[in-house]
Amino acid sequence: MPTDPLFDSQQSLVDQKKKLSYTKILNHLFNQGSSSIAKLAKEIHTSVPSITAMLVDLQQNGWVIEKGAAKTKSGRRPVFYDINGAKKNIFILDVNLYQTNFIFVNLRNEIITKTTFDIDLEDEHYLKEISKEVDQLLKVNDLPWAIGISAPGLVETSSGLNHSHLKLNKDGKSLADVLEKKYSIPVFNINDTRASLLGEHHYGLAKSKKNVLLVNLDWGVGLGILHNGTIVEGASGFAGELGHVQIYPDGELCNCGKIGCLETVASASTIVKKAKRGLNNNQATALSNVDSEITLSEVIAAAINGDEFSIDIIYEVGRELGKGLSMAVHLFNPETIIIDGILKNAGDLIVSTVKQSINKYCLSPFKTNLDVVISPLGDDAKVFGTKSFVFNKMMEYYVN
Amino acid sequence: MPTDPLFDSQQSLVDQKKKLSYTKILNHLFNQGSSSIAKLAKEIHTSVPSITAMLVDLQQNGWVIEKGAAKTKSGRRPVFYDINGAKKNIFILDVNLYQTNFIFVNLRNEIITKTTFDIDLEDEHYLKEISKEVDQLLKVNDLPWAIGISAPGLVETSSGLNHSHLKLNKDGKSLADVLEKKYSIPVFNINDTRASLLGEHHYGLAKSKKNVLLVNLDWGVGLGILHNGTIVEGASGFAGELGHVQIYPDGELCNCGKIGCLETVASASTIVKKAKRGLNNNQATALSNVDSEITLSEVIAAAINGDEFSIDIIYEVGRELGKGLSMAVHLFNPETIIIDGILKNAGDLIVSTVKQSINKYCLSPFKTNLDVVISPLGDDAKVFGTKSFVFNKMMEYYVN
DNA sequence: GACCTTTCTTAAATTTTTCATTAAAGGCTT
DNA sequence: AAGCCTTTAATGAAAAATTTAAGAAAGGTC
Repeated sequence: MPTDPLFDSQQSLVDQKKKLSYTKILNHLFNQGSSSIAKLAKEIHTSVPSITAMLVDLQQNGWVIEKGAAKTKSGRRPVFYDINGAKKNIFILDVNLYQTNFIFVNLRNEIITKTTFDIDLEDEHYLKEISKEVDQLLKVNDLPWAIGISAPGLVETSSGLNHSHLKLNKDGKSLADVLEKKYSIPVFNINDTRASLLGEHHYGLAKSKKNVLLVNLDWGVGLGILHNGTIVEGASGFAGELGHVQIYPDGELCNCGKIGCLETVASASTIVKKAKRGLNNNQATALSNVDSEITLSEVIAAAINGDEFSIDIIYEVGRELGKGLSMAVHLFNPETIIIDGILKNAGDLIVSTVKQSINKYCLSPFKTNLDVVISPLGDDAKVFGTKSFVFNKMMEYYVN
Repeated sequence: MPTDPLFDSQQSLVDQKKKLSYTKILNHLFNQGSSSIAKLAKEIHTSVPSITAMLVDLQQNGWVIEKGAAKTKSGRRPVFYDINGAKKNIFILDVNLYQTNFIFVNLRNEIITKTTFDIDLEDEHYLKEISKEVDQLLKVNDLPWAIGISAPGLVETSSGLNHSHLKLNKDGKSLADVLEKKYSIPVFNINDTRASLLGEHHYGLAKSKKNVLLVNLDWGVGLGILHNGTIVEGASGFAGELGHVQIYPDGELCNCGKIGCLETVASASTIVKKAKRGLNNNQATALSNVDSEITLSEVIAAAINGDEFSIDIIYEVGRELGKGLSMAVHLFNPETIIIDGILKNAGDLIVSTVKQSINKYCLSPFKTNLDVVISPLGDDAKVFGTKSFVFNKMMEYYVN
């Protein structure tokens, strides 16, 4: 759909190969940052004069900009080139349970505008309200290159349909389909947890790692899986559903209809539930001083301030999560586990407990080189991950 | 180590690219079978005259043979080319718990010789005995191109060390290291379950599938994972350890030291144990007629012949396995599950129960397009899979 | 300022693609 | 059944693109 003189050539073999080389250069600059002609030539397996010629093309078309000479130990200083961040904007719909964010971001992670819209994902008029807002924003801003939708739940790869949050679909069509048709801009779907993992992979803790798990510990439990540097999607796009793995054969009934799911013992909801139950039983806790109904952040804050009752609640959730994660560790053998989602605010209280639990439930070869860490990027990971996802899809789109 | 005039060229850019094209052609012929010049040109993204010239080289060096003209609907009939199966032999050590097989196989899955050697993997002199046999076989047969070792247990990718069966290592070095040094032939390790999955992927049920699980239901429980057409190895090579995932928090003690592992309720050992226990309790079963100690194959045979007691044992194992598998299904969202290992002999008795169990424990989007099937290739899958693995490693080796 | 190291440019050498032509096969028509 | 037409495959020479290799440019060090 989006035309670009550089990529809209005839389909001769030479043109095909040149397009492939262009995308290789752009991918390299996008993912590995700025580079010199000599370095690119080595990476792309192409001669220096060819790279030079292609960089001229890319510069003329505004894809690439010169960054001046870099310092080196000896010899002539190479001129560095970088992707032109301002060349394209990507419009991101960051869909959450209780609010949806609209973000315009450019190729170099610079956020142009961010609008927050409070709306419940289960709202009857969700799609209508969102469409209105998108309409408005696309009128005011420059037309984006592509649109990315990051949403929770089971998103089917082929159709884009969300199987968990049905209000995101309309008459058997996905929100992505609707937007794509309306604005003639490519739209891509990604599950929110996977987007965060991709963000961490490109800009955060998983930068040089190839086998990583990211747990999204929120009102539910999602898992993002990085295998050999690629995100695991599964046959239909549903991979990483850790929340409904059975942990207790005779546990509580989960709202999915099954029994003893991980979500029933390890999620934000569990924490609030347990805190309320304890207060009703008049347990000794700093939380008794709170007047209104107890919220998650209050429990976490109390725990961080040393309230034993709250700490115990978080410990228990950490233990259960660790137990669930140890299954994933046995199946994937990751080198790092990143903890993300609201509960990452509990910091080391949760990390140390998860570690302990993994040590208990995993066979020893699996835990010798295993790190458990808190996501450092926070919410940005999701936005930047979605952006990277969209960029890569657009590059595929160009070469095919 | 192994020299080949076609691949031992100088390292100019043109040579590098040519080597890459050679391996692309060979890979295509190896994996997708024979092909025509026109088809190869399309696949490899290279012009017809270039492919023609390269095929001449490959033929002169014995890598490729002409297969004559193929039938087509209309137009001139294309000449087909195929990989020359006889060009290279691969020597495979198929390591099992109670016997090790030595197999010479060529590139087209033709088995040249197969020697079976009865030895316990825990035997004190395992390595010495095996070395003697390998020595003998390598003297008698033509020197192979490469060696592949398929073995059960946790095999570390970087070192080749087997963490489950320590008799396979010697003074901190792996069997692969020892052989490689001694014979100056490249040696590659692969876990047995993954080898079977690779075999099924290339020649069996997973041929056109990209997301597949293969359970090796044997004395233990192994899992092979195919993600997007590639085998999941994990950070250290330990991925797919389904046997020691906890199924029952207050179950039996497993020999790994943990409690309620899947292996304690779903494996060949469980079946024998249950059969014996039932016989001691004088349950009504056709097995009472057996004089000697009950073996696995007798229980399976009795079940197939309709013995209710034996059927119930198998059903129970199938149910537990299905429960364990449903965790893997939630994490990977596969399109097919292949059942392999000794217990596949129970046929539909086990398949139908596993299916039932998955239906019970999995969320519905995960099971709508999910097949559960018995491995059709049997033991050959492992050998052919190891061979494919070795071939691909050797091709990587040539281009780098 | 001579010398070393690495980057970058230029023109010749080489390789690869393109395109026109020939080859081969099968079906249809008369 | 011979001849014509359509379709696809393969070849070879001209054209185009890419690499190679030599040297210029740029910076640093002794």
